[in-house]
Amino acid sequence: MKVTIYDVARKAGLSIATVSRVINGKGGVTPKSERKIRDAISKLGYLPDASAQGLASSLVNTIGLVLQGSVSAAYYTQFLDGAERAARERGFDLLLTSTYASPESFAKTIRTRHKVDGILFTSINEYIKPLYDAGFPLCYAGRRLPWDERHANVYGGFGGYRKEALSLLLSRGCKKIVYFEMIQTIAKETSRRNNEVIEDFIVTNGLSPEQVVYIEALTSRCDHAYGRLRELFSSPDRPDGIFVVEGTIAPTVYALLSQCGLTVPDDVKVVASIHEPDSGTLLRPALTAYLVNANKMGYNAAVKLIQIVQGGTPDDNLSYVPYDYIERGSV
Amino acid sequence: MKVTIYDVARKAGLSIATVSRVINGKGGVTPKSERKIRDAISKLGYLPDASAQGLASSLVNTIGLVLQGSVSAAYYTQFLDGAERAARERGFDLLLTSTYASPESFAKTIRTRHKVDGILFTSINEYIKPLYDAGFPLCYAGRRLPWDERHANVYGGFGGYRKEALSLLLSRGCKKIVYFEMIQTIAKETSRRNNEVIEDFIVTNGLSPEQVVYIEALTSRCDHAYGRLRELFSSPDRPDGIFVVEGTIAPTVYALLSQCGLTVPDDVKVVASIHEPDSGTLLRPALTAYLVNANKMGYNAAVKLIQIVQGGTPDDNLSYVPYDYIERGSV
DNA sequence: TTGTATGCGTTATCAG
DNA sequence: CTGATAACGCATACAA
Repeated sequence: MKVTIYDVARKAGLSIATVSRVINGKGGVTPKSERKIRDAISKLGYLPDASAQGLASSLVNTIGLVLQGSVSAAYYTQFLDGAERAARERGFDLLLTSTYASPESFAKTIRTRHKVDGILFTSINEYIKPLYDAGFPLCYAGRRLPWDERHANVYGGFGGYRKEALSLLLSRGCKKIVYFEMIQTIAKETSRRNNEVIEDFIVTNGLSPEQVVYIEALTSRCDHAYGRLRELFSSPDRPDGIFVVEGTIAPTVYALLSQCGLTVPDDVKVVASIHEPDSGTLLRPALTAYLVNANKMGYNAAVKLIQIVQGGTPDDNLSYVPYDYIERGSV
Repeated sequence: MKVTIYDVARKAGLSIATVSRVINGKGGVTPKSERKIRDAISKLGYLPDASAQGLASSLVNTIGLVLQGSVSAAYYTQFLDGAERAARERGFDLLLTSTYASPESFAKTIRTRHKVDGILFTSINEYIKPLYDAGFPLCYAGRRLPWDERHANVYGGFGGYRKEALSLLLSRGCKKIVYFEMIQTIAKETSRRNNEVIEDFIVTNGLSPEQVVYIEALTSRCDHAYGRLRELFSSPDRPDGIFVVEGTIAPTVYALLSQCGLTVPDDVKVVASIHEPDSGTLLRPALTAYLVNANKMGYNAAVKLIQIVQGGTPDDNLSYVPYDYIERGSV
């Protein structure tokens, strides 16, 4: 049968209150008593019941993670790994929710009370607002937000490196640039921001709109996108620079350029965003890229959120995870 | 303040027992009463407290997922997505544990009582055994196991397509074959099985050991692996076939072969394993591959596990997810 | 069909 | 420093 705190107390010859104190490290317990209790615990193989603890303490030591499908697999796994590590280090678990699922079920899950102590998310939807207003512990990881002090925000300068990448190509003499991004699921927000970045870039640098081509495609229908790319690079008015979002598709872009009879970086300069330091090192020429530390973003986000869950507002609810520019040979 | 079942009962003019019946769809409630209760629930915005439900019913509607780090990002995300969908469809949540973390922390999580109703895992470690012996609901997804009926097993014929891939290359006239696999973290078990597959293949086909070269590398130190690959394909005694585990690295392999002045499939035949139907369609020549339906594996695994959690043994605790051979142009 | 009362395993507040 | 005991919110026998 199930071993409860009563069994431990009986075996140790003490009360459940004292056992509880030992379990939670509250102190105020004789070393001798503590020893007896720890003995009993290990002898009986006692493990506290999470539901009972949750009910009594209104803290379930779990944070919810909402990952959107519009991020790359590389970003996804890295972010997840970082968040998981941070949570586990602090005795917290991670409850996963994907927005691949319907928003309704998502809302139901996150609002089921006391299933999580706080929520970490990477995309904003209508169901977040009520939680925000209610002061429920929240942490958004992605771009920078005009965020309340009660909540946390981890950002990685997405807009920053995007603009920087385009500027880089420009500074290397490119006259016509492609902004190429592959996404897993549709996210209007992403498109909108990309367009914003591009427009801003055009205006700032006094370019004409035709000088920057934006191609966004779902991974599930990538044929079309690559077809368009091939067409573009085969035309007489072909681009001479390309910014690839997510370096894992860079090899394919290289292959495609090669098929068009173009060489990197002489004919076309390539720059990408990556999520692992080594990504793209094996291409020839090696890929010049902006490294987004997704792992660290996940880690920091979980840390901040747990700080809020545990002790009110952290010293700083904002966390910037810098990206690195790694110059190799493709620009 | 928190809305409880008492508030609902009071507002509906009925008892908490009746409210509970409605919530859990137990039946035996007048349509009129039910209507009143549903009214009260929505008016008050009542949501049951998961901890209290868990404590009273000893079912927390959550399954634990243990993903090992030695799988590719593509496999990882697909599997996760499938499992998540299946769980959510059935009102279950997913609690994530990565074994990127230390085994100790993993053990701590799974041994916390009543945090999960069952565990779904993709790698076997020492901490699983006690759970297995205790009859705790378990589901292993990966290869086929000599599994107890109380537990579930979803397998995808990993050994099958690996052997098949090698045989395919052989049947296309290859005399020397490379078995190339990139992994995220070290997994002795994987290496061992790969070696087994290879040895078996060599014996079965009466080959000499030098005819099959096994290269396994961590993604974090892929330079070495690619260096070795380049060396191999530059030698006079170069291979004429390669099996690439995880198609996302196929473009890089193509690039590497191209650098060595070799063409696919004339000089070298390439076959890979993939996790998304479209993977590799854009290479030239398009990639011939074995499609492992990771998403379906995750889905089926979660379904089986939940069946066990909910209703004892399912009709069939074994589930085979077939892989597809997709012939394109690289062999 | 509905209500009452008890138990689930903790935490936390008081007295002692 | 320790021990009763009252919550915590819900499910469920048992009564009515």
